[in-house]
Amino acid sequence: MGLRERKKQRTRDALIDAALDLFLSQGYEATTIDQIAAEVEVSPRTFFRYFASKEDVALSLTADEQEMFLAELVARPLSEPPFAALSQSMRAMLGILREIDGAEAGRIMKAQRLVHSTPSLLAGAMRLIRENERRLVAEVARRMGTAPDDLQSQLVVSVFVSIGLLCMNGPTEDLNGLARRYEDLLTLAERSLRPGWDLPVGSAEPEPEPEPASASASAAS
Amino acid sequence: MGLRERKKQRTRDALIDAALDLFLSQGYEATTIDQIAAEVEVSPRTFFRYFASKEDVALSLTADEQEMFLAELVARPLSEPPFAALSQSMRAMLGILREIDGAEAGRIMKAQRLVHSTPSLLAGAMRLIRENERRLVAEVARRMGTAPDDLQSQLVVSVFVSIGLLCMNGPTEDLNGLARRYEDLLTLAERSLRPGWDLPVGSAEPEPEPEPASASASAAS
DNA sequence: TGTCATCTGTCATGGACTGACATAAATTAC
DNA sequence: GTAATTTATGTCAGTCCATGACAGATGACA
Repeated sequence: MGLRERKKQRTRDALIDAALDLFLSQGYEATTIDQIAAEVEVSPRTFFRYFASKEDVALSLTADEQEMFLAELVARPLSEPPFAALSQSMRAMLGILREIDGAEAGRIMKAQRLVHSTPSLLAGAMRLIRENERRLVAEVARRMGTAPDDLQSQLVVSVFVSIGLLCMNGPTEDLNGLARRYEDLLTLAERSLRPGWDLPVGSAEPEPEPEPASASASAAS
Repeated sequence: MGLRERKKQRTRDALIDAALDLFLSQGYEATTIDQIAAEVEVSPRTFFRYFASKEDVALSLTADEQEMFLAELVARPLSEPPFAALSQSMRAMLGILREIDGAEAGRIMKAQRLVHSTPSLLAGAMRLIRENERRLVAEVARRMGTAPDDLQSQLVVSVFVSIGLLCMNGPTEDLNGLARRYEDLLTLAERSLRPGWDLPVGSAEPEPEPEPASASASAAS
């Protein structure tokens, strides 16, 4: 990789770091682009060459996580029922996040705290998730062998996304707490949904229901 | 009601009408506050005394509908299971909307078309709905006799809201088409959810399941 | 080294939104 | 009916976000 690329990456990271720090210390709306740019010793105009908006820099890590999640999903074996594939992808992503360390881990946790404590950013994060919902539906429909505008695949994704959003609504700011809350919600969802609800209607093989006794056995991971 | 109040109401309505017309003819982002204010022969500063933002005026009717829905919900008999109460409230609201006529009906349909055809406004509408979700959860929790931070009541509301959002995602711009789509989704949800899923776990009386044969009999209303 | 592509800073601009203050209008009191 | 009070509106100035245009600086590459 050339010097130019590395320099750009460093500027980008510096902008994210400066932005997160300022947002956390002064508040999101109280911080101006000029302050962020000054901190990195870059012109305000340059900021907008790296990020489309003030919100964009705050949510860039959230967007990255979305991409990670989608990548996990497409890598899941097709034999897995749709909802299980979604759940497992989420578990896998949380696992990866837990293993990250160094500067990137600090950024992620800062972003987590920031988004969670700023209403407009929380709304923005939900908007991001909603925007990705279309791609999730496409992938789920592919797995179910249905059209992308099929209501059932949309419902499956929608229920899954709802659970994810409920996780974010919770008071937790800790990654482990998030994972625990997520497993609680999955258990509740399992109790609420009919077995095989996420399989095509004519499907011969109904999704096998796990024994309820060991439902949350793998929660601690 | 005094002259002052009537004048204010007229100005407010005029601003909404001018805004909707301009948004629909020129596009939302291409329209400036100055244009709207000029149309009503009012200073731009006055616009912001009536609406907090450009988005606010576009979504004011959507916000009104949210209030209507919540009013319907609190008026539902407590004997109704939570999810049924939510569904019936939605049906009632759609019914009321269908009966409205005159200038108000025109406004509502314009707003419907506008929001549906403008991505950023669609996102805004979803944000509105999400913000009201907290109040819905409180009401549902009251009906279920659980705490407002109970996961189950949150899940019930979340599933319901998801169905509402899926309705909005559809290509329909017609009120009847919307209602039909809504009924389709409810049928699908019924097929996906366990009977009594929205009742407190220790509940002795499971929610009676309607015979599947006539599931969509009342769809046409 | 010289050419080229790309990144960056500077400048100018537009549009959303806000605070402060003065004016005009409606409400109320007398 | 007039005076005093309250409230809505207009004007003005200003901040901030965001974008286009252009020129200069810097790394890439022959």
